[in-house]
Amino acid sequence: MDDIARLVGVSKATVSRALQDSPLINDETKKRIVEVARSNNYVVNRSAQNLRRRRTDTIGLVIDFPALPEHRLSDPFHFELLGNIANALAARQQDVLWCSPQSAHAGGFENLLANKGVDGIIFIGQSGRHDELRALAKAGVPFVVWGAHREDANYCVVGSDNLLGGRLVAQRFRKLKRKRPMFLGPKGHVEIEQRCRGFEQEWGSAIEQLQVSDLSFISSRNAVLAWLDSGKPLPDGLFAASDTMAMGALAAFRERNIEVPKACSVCGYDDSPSALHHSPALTTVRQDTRLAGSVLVERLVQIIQGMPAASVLLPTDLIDRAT
Amino acid sequence: MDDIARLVGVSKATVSRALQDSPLINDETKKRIVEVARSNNYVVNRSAQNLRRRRTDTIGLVIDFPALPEHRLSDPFHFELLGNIANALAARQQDVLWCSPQSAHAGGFENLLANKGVDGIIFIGQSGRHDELRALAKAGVPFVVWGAHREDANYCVVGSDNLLGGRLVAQRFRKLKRKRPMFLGPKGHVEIEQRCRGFEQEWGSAIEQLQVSDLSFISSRNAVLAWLDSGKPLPDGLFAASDTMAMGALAAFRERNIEVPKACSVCGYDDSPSALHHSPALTTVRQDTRLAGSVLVERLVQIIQGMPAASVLLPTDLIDRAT
DNA sequence: ATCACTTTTGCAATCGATTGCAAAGAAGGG
DNA sequence: CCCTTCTTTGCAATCGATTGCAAAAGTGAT
Repeated sequence: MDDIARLVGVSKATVSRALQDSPLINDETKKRIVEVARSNNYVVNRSAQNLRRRRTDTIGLVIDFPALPEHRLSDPFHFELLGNIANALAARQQDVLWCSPQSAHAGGFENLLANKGVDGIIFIGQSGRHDELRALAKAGVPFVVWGAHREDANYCVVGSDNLLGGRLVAQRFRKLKRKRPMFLGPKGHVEIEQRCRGFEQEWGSAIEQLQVSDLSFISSRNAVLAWLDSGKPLPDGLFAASDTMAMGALAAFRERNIEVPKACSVCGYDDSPSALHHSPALTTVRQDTRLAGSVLVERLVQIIQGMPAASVLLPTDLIDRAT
Repeated sequence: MDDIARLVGVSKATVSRALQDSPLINDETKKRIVEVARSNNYVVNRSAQNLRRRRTDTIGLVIDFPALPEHRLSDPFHFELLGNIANALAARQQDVLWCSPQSAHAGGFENLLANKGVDGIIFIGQSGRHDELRALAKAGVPFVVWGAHREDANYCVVGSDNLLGGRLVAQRFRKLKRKRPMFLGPKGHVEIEQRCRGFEQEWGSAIEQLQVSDLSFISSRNAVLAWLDSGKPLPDGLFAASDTMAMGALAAFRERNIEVPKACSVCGYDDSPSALHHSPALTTVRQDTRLAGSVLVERLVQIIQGMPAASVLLPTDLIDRAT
């Protein structure tokens, strides 16, 4: 910047202002400076700028992506969500710093901001971290969470209406005259438990649950196979916690020649692209990842600017397809 | 840092060195400093550190993720690759700054480094940007590319052996006594063209090509349907440029009651998770995204450190499944 | 020509670390 | 006890911008 200043014959301060398009600088001068800067292909040094401004225009995205086969990223839903968040941020000229929770967590999330130099954080999923997040919020760290709403959240969470999603499925099953519904999903994910709860609320009673160990296709398939082979009574409606799991269940049904949807209706969750492409096309509960991404970003920006931001419950729809 | 220094009763320089675990500092002192720093939960300011060190320990990842339905990200392969790159970088304590090409490209990629403050760049796919990349390399910007190898690349590209992949498929089709193979894929992607070329090399002659407009499931399905309905002769072996496209083709075949693999063998590319889960399980050419991620990162680190790094051709395997 | 404003520009401090070099302190040898 | 050598520590410059405040230049009215 000093060089540019010398070249144009003004001070560094003037160059800095000109490049920021400050109204303080004469248009004539400004034009000259910008021109010289460009032709010498000069760009401001981000590190210096960040230091001085005490702001990085970068937000951190914390999402699990362990090496495990069942990691979250491998679920198309999170993938879509991620892409949409990145888009929403790009539209605001913000960059995305992708932090693995492992690395991010070194020294606790409260240090993430300073550590990584980000202005705010988006957490994908709060499972198992709720208390930490509460503390973070208390410490004044700007962040938003994609996940389930809870009474005791003192932070902004954006999530789709899992209770409603579950209810919609129950309504559909009732309309289809299903008598023995079953829920397929793992324990320990608040979002997922809410889906089940929503179903039960609408259904009017507790329903059978088939537990799986993780979110993967294969675990679901295996769990369903085990159930079928155990001789336990067949459900006539299966509500899976995600599309991936629904597809695992469908694979198991196929292997045991159980007709879908005749013998058993199957409903997934997420409306991931593969749900549409699957054969038979999967009936599912849609979550709008596009909207989710933009709402998350919008809220986070608000919070960074010191404004309060309320949590948001995004609507869900039942997408009726072949299963 | 000044505060910590005062608290411990040493100079700022000593604190800085202690926190970097410099051998210059007495162990005793070091321990004391680290302790005080932690208990006051101090963390170094990244921006300042970056400025002074002239290095950010952050690399930029440039990948298209437009809002279009056919965007790359929506292909599970890129998704997997991304996750694995992120993992490999996390293992080296490096962060990932995710740049949309749109934002990254403002002012040309040559400015990306300074602009975003990254030490190096990983480009996913070089299609249509080859010349720009050549210029970048000439300008001395440290980067690696995931993509196709070309004679005229003056930069490091890591990619799997698309020619070999194509060859493997041709060998298989020959063993299956197929007579009329067809290639399904879009124009304009060097990687994809190489797959086709590899096939033809092994096959010994040019083969029929069904062009699709993009990488999506739906375009492939539609293209195949159109072909089938046009009354043109049916191929007895279909080699699709990706698993997603193969699955589109399978959907079309199913709709027209064409038996797979009896009437027509189908082979995909990538070995994405869905290929295994698909019914019928998809025969495909496997690309090892895990390996890819770590090799990309390793090369980039080398380049950043000023060492030369040769391009790498990763092996591919044919995974024989039901189609 | 003077004065009161307004518009432009520049000075210099500041953001928060890192690091070359010099100096202080400790240890060992004669 | 002095001198050399090695280990620790501190001083102060530096990385490359941004910005409050003061000064200079320009404008117009009297």
